[in-house]
Amino acid sequence: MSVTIKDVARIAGVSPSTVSRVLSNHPKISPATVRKVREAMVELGYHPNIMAKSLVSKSTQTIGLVLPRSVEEFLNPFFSEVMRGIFAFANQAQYDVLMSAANSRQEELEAMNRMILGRRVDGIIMMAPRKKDPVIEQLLQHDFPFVLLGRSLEHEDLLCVNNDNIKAAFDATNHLISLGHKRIGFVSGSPDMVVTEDRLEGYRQALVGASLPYRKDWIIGEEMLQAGGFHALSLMLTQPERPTAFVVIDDVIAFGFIRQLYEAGFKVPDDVSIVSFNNIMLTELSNPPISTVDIGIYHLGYMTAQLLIRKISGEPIVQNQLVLPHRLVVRGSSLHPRT
Amino acid sequence: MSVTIKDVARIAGVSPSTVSRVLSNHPKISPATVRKVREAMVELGYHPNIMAKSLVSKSTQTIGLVLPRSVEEFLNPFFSEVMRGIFAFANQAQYDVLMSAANSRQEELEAMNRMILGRRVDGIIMMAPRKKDPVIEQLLQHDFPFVLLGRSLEHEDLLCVNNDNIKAAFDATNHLISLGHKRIGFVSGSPDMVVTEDRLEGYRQALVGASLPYRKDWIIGEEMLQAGGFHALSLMLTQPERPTAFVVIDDVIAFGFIRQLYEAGFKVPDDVSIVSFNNIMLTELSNPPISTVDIGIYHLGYMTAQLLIRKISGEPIVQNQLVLPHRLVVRGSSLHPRT
DNA sequence: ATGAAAGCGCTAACAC
DNA sequence: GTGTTAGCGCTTTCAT
Repeated sequence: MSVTIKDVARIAGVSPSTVSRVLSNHPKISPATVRKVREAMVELGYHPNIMAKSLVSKSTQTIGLVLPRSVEEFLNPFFSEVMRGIFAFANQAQYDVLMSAANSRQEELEAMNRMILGRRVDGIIMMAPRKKDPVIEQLLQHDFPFVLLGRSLEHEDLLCVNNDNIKAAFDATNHLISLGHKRIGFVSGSPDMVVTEDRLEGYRQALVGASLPYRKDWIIGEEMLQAGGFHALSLMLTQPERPTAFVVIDDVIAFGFIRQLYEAGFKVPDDVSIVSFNNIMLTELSNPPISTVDIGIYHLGYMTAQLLIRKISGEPIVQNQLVLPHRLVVRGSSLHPRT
Repeated sequence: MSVTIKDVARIAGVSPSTVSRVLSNHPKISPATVRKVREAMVELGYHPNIMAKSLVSKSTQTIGLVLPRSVEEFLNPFFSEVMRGIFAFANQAQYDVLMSAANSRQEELEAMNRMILGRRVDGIIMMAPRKKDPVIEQLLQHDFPFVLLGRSLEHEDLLCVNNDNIKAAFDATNHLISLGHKRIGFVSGSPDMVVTEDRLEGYRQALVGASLPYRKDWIIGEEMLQAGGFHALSLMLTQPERPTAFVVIDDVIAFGFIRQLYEAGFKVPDDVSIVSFNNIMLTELSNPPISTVDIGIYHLGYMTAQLLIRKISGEPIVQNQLVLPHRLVVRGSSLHPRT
């Protein structure tokens, strides 16, 4: 049998409500009583039952995380790093994190409903939003506290924490331009993710700004990175008018891309320059080290948790949309074009 | 206001207890009533309140994950992959996962106590156990259901899921031996982790078995991989009697090590061969691709969750210690020694 | 097959 | 300051 507030009350010679008050640091309670109760709690090894507590207080001290759906996203170190940031803040604020994975859109919505309607969490962090994301619509419909890690194209007024991905891609592309590259390609990710759209746009703006060609056939989609697309890739790169540099949507994709280039006989950075995004740990250790835009992943997670917990606790929120700074980190994968 | 079992009861024209029975698929309840109740639930958009449910039933349908402490562990893709496996099973069994991070041993124990004594979880998965791990002692003391991902040196009878890491390291080392390497070093990880000890032992056994030298000064510790240890490393490698190959404790460490070798003027695999452990996704994409022992990380997580949930539900457990198979994956980082 | 009633462990008026 | 009381939403005897 587990020890309850009643047991403590009996040992301390007070009523259960007094124990409860001690627990929540109620102001007007005599120091002597506090001491007695505290002693009884230690003596019995008392720990509050969170379920009972949240049943009445309607707060769970827990935030929910809607996990990325695809294997690729889940395994991306970006995800771990952002989680580290989320946990860092949540933990410090005495919040736990409830996670529940899903293999399909349907399962995802169901898991979210379990969290929300089962009142298991006080708020939700939603990662990697897509265009017209049904999860967001659902959240909105329930009028449930949530924060976006990223941004929504459809709803501009939501709470969210994000980078200026357009500017980030603009900077990355300009880095290649300043090195002297004239023909610059783009390696894309999932086309229905908002971040993909934003980075593609920044890339486009930089090219247009420098009066350089923006060619659809230099934009490599996900599918082309699979085994089947290999042929198309090497075809493109053997043309005289091939790109001499690429902006790559993400560090992990960059890894794979560099590998493919290598197998097709192109070396980085000698034949092709690469700059990507995120600055995950391994970019520094790879060979060559990858030039990338550091978007402060950890900080992103930290601020997202902070914003959500502020919202939950009803604290005033100064700014609904947080845009965190980014910083280009130049490493060995980008060089001036070979003359 | 949220819709409760009472509301459903009123609409369906039955008593709350009947609704509860429908919810838990009680056998003796008339099909007609079931239908009425189900309809009312849909009409009102009813979802059970898990807090209330678990307050009385004493089960939370949630498993707890004790997160790795250090940044390095947390960011290791091993961790994400094992989580994928855990979620895959947990989710399918209708369990959620509660996580709570910690920055120190002390915080870690506190977080665990909150989970256990606050009755927030039904069981716990404990990862990456150390020698004489206080977390294990704590768990044991509370007599709380838990499964180890790894093994305990002190308690051989605990529920755990693991690889045969001694054999895995034995195989990895023998691979290098069969390539013709005579001088083989070892790059170690945290010395107080059980897995480090096991892999070091397998490495030793292979060397001894082949009558090759096992030299303490060829065993590179964590500290030597930091910036400060760089000098010692290059010193070792410029000796005539330098190792021509290394067994590396972990893929991520291997990445860093290869990078350091490169900066010291040694190429992999031309000058130094490398074989490591885990087979995380990026080993295949790295340059060169890394030879590594696949330990079935996802499966490891999956089986751990399965074992724990079996334990929780009181199902009979055939085997307390599960040892999952491993498989050497030979890639470009290991080659015969240069003559 | 169904309802009434008690209670899980806790909090929060409301008294005094 | 502290005790009394009434629930939070659910399950589970015990009746009928």
